Amino acid sequence: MPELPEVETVIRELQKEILFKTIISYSVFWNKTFVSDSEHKLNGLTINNITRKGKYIIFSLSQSFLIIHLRMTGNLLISDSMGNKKKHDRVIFVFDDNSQLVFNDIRKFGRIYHTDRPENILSRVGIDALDSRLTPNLFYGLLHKSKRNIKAFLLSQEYISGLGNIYVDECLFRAGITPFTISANIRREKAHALLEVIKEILEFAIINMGTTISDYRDAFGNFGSNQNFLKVYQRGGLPCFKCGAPIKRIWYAGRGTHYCNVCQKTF
DNA sequence: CCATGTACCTGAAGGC
DNA sequence: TGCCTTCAGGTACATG
Repeated sequence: MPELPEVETVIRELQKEILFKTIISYSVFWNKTFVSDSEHKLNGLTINNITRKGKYIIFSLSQSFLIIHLRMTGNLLISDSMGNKKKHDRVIFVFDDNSQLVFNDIRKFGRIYHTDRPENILSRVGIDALDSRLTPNLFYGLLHKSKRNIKAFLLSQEYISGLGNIYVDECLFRAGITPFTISANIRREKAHALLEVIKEILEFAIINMGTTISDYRDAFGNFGSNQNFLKVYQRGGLPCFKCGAPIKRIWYAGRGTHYCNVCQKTF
């Protein structure tokens, strides 16, 4: 579910709502969701900063860190009342002003790590797709380190992080590149253009508060609206917006994959 | 190194 | 209604 724009939307809201609050208690309703290797007790710690790398949300606490991954169906929801546990609530944090942060996750794939060493998790994650340090030259260099197809390259979080299945298909469509193109075969100009497309599409999706296909909600429980602007994702069989040919939907790189075999070229 | 399959989970949707 | 299959925004791990 949530990819970079959805995670960014959530952390911007959390920054406004829960920064500098202190955790006074928390409850775990599904043990696999909450993993701790920290020396510190969570109760009594204050949230001093909220950032993200790719799809990982990072709470810097007065001591230790919480690293949160929403995976497919996780939602972080701010709740100002002492509401009771709802269906699929996996972890609830209670703050010193009695407000709460609820981690609700239908499929139980999401994870919250309490750790003193966030680098153990984050060092394997590549540079964030919207990081200003991700220059065209750096992107070109990363592409040429890999012989994978470009769809798998972008889905893998180890080169650049933040893109998932929806935005990979959208970016490759806009850039006119088939998912089958080998990363290292993309020439410099095309690579620069692809990076520009990636940044544009992600930034536009953030303006739209993310894409809600089924389960994604922001921290206030609201839908995003970027699903109204998708050009290929979930449009299998429908006419391409550029050329009218039917959009292909196949299984590729382990995921449902949408593309136009007229507008998108293999390099 | 790369591609593919499976596991982790629940629920919605479609076929019969 | 109900039963079965397929699919879903992600990632880790095993196997060729």
